[in-house]
Amino acid sequence: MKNKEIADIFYEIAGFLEIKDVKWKPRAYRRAARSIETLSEDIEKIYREKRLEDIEGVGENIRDKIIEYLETGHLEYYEELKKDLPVDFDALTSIEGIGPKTVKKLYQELDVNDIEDLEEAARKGKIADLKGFGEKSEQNILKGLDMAKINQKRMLLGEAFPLVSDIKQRLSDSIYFDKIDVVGSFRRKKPTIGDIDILATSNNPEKAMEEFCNFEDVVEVLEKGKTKSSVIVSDGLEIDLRIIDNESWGSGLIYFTGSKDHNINLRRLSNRKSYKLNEYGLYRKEGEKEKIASVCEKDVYKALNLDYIPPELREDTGEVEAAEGGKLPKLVEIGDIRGDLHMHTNWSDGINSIEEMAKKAEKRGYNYIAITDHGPGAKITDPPQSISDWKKLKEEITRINEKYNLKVLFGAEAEIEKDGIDLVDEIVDMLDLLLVALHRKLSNPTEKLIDVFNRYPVGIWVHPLNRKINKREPLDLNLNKLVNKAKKENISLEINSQPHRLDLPWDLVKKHRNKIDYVINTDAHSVKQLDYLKFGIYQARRGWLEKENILNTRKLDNLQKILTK
DNA sequence: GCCGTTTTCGGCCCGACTGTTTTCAGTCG
Ligand SMILES: Nc1nc2c(ncn2[C@H]2C[C@H](O)[C@@H](COP(=O)(O)OP(=O)(O)OP(=O)(O)O)O2)c(=O)[nH]1
Ligand SMILES: [Mg+2]
Ligand SMILES: [Mg+2]
Ligand SMILES: [Zn+2]
Repeated sequence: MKNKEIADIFYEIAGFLEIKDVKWKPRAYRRAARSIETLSEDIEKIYREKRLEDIEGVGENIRDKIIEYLETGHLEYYEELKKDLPVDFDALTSIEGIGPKTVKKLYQELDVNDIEDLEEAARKGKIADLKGFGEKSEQNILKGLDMAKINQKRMLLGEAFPLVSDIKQRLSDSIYFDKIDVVGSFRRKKPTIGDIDILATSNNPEKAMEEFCNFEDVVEVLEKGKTKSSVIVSDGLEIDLRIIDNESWGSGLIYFTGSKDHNINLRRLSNRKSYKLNEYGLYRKEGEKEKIASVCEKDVYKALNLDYIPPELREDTGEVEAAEGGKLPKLVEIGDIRGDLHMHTNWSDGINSIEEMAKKAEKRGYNYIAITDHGPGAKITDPPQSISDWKKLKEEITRINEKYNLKVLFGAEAEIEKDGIDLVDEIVDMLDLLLVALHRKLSNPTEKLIDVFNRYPVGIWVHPLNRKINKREPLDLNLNKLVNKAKKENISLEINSQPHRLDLPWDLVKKHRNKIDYVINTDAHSVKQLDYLKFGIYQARRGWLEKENILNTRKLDNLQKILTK
């Protein structure tokens, strides 16, 4: 798939054009790049079917550039720009405080092409001498370079939770803060978050900002003002705080929750209706310019003739248009889930017993769970191996079933291997539910999966792309083909709730939601991890899922199609 | 360069903070 490749070229072109101070084209190229990046099909397929211009933001010009690149592997326009401006735009502008204008100036005046050049120029004190720059700008660049070195990857949503509650606690302990909400990508429940964004009201904004910037773990204050401050705390994590009047709370929430593209879309819509939308409110543009709405989010959306859009949907993937037409989904909620169909115990690599898991599941109010320990092919120390091991496991599950007020299904997480799965038929025949997973690199994985779907009574295909966020890329599978096959064989796809997995990813969940049923599972390896369910729910919501799209919102009687018998 | 419940031409989101400036451009959210 060349989607990413082409998107990256267009992003780079946008950068070059921005340096050249070309108006509006950067915006056009970025828009096209974003569409191509988030495309749910192969751009070469779209090209073959002559549908390139159907892509949002792709017109005649960009269409021709895509064609040129696909046909020749080369894009003259891009090569020319690169020759003209041989700078690493992405790397340079990733330094805090450096944008296109600075890149241009540093290239023209000091021949800075990349980070190394930048560092050298700053260390030698050359930047401070430039017109429009000074001692401080140079120091800031040096600081930015240092930050970029420690600055790690985006943090997992799951890792952010404890940090967020700690920060919230500290702010609410302060006498200067009133309302406090964590917004940005955290509120939208993106799988990873770039920073922590906080919206607050205060009885004394200046004192509040003072206190915030002097928290003990603050290592650097990036900016500090009456309404907005940014700090870096340990590990290079950035925290942005915005303080706003109570009466602007709703519009402030919309602004700071984002996403950026959602905001722009709402603001465009406002303009078309002769309104102006900013973080302070929605205003009429003409006459008295009076305020129409601002106190709560619902008011603002309503004034724009939109249904309330839940934060998880605010990614500009069609939610504004859906909200105009009353076509937003009624999103699944955590209380809709009746059982968890993927968990491990100390019979394989889990740390708790079957009984402990059942007890906790009962406490959570589940009607059913499935114990799904690994088969002998798993790369763990002591999986159940022999048929007699699995018989004992079954007996234990039967015993637990008599003790607790929920149905404990006997399942297994089978490994997909070179030929079939790691469980013999005699074991498969004992099971109530068969999960299959890919954990290894196999040749032709799509074909292997289809073969397994054909040969075994598979119920759920778990963590389908076997990704580990920030660590392992998702598998490159023919998902269209697999979804169609899964549907035919009554196989459901998992949304795995482990914070480092969140797999199937939400954008693909959204794409296939009308073709296949999903199951949201925790894949818990301990009692505690049964509470990971919320992370799976968030991703399902980001994927526009309703209760009806998810099998484990149903009663056990209605799960027949994925059970082995 | 793209696009159209106002449009095929003329818009394209809007505002806070900083540094270097003597009035604002650049960067970022
Ligand atoms: N209107 C408008 N709002 C913006 C813009 N940039 C950012 N915002 C708003 C929407 C964002 O969700 C919010 C927080 O900005 P962030 O840079 O922290 O982005 P966000 O939290 O969405 O993603 P992140 O995980 O931090 O990368 O500020 C912009 O250019 N225009
Ligand atoms: Mg953020
Ligand atoms: Mg931020
Ligand atoms: Zn598992």
